[in-house]
Amino acid sequence: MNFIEELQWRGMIHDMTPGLTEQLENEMTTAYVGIDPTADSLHIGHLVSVMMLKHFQVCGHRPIVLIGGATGMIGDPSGKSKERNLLDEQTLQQNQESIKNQLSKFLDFNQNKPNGALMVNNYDWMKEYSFLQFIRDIGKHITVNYMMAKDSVKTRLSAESKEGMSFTEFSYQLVQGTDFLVLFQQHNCKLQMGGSDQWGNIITGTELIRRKLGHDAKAFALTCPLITKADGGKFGKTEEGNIWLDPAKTSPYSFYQFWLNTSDEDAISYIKIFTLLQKEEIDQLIENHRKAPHQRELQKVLAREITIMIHSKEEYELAVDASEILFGKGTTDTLKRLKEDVLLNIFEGVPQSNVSSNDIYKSIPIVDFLTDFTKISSSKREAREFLRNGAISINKERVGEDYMIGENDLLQNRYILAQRGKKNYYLIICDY
RNA sequence: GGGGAGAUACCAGAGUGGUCAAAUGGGGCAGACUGUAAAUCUGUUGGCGAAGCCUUCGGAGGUUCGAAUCCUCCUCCCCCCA
Repeated sequence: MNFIEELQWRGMIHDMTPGLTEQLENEMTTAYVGIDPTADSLHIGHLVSVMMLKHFQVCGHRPIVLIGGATGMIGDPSGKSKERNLLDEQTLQQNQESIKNQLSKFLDFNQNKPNGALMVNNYDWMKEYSFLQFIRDIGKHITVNYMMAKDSVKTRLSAESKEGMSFTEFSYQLVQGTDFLVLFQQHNCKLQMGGSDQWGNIITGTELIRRKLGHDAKAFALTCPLITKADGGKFGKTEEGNIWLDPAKTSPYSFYQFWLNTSDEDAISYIKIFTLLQKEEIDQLIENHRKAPHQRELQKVLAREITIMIHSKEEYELAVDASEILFGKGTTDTLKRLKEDVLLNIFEGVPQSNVSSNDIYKSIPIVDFLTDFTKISSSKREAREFLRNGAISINKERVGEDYMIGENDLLQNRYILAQRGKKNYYLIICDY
């Protein structure tokens, strides 16, 4: 199966420029996607682009990851991203390194192979670019009329928009177009991929290449649909914020839980996008899923595949064990029987806090326990509200407003498992 | 430079001297139902306490017994004209 067919059945193609299929058949092609180095870790919002590159490389082509050191400090006018701050060079460097590290789980950066992946940073060529040089080299070739026709710009200029647009944001497409031009010239990179919101920016790039280098210079665009949720919410966000690939930022347990909680509808599209499972297997899974959605087989496979891919088999198994205990038929009794190392392993991913043994032996009113001693609730008023609603459990047993935390609540003489609602767990460790 | 319209809680948005910790909607959180779903229904959504009190309506002053609301200055944002 070739690259386009592969993406096609996975539902990962939103739009592409004509002639791309032929181009990919004719020669090994180089393509890039851009990633903003705003943090030292990727989050799952980046995953689609990365998977596109993965498939691209698997199909024998050469992927480039462009770190948007320069573009990342501008932000495009689509409005979802605010104009950003300049990152200092050192931070940029560090972020780039950690990101590359994460990417090597997906992409083969071995330069000895003809299609070994490459990482570049547009800051490297943009930082020296003088303004005058830029408007002469680049600005000359693209008319303002052309730039204003882009949706992202049009919306911001329309009467309904309450926000004006700075010149900086307006120029964004030129800066991104320049990237494409540079990569085209330096690395023979003929394709830019990205989310469908990037279509306009990518096309400015192909246009710039054509106008500047002539009709023989042919560059292509391919976009994938933006990942959505059936309920209209934002993909990849939780209460705590982003789902990161870095286990220090999002524990493998939380990571696993995130995918496991995918809705029935979303799971069908996600399994195609985020796993490398083959078509036959996925078709089978989806069919079973439709027959018996309550088994949540699809969600389980989805969570398994991605957790193993990002973390490891071991981490995955621990996450399953933990989920089993927390959400299975686990009772206070099974909890009490857990050995200390098992308990600690399982709860590695849940938020922890420490309380001194003195306080425990003196007994702590539950309201204070929830607010002052742990961060389970942010105020006493809220704590009472939770308790009144029956949202709080200690060691799997629901407690009320008058409950006192004491030594009897300690598991293994050291631990307390607190729970807010069904899904939020906290481990409290008693210090001696 | 001129004219106009604004800035209210997480967001949108009402409120134009006391009854306002501030309508309504969305979002969030929780409960019931369930499959750790979806939909639905219910509760809740500034802080501390038992009543009550304390801090909030862009910022700083002022008028008043009393201000989100009136006045002055400042900051920011949008639209139109030059």
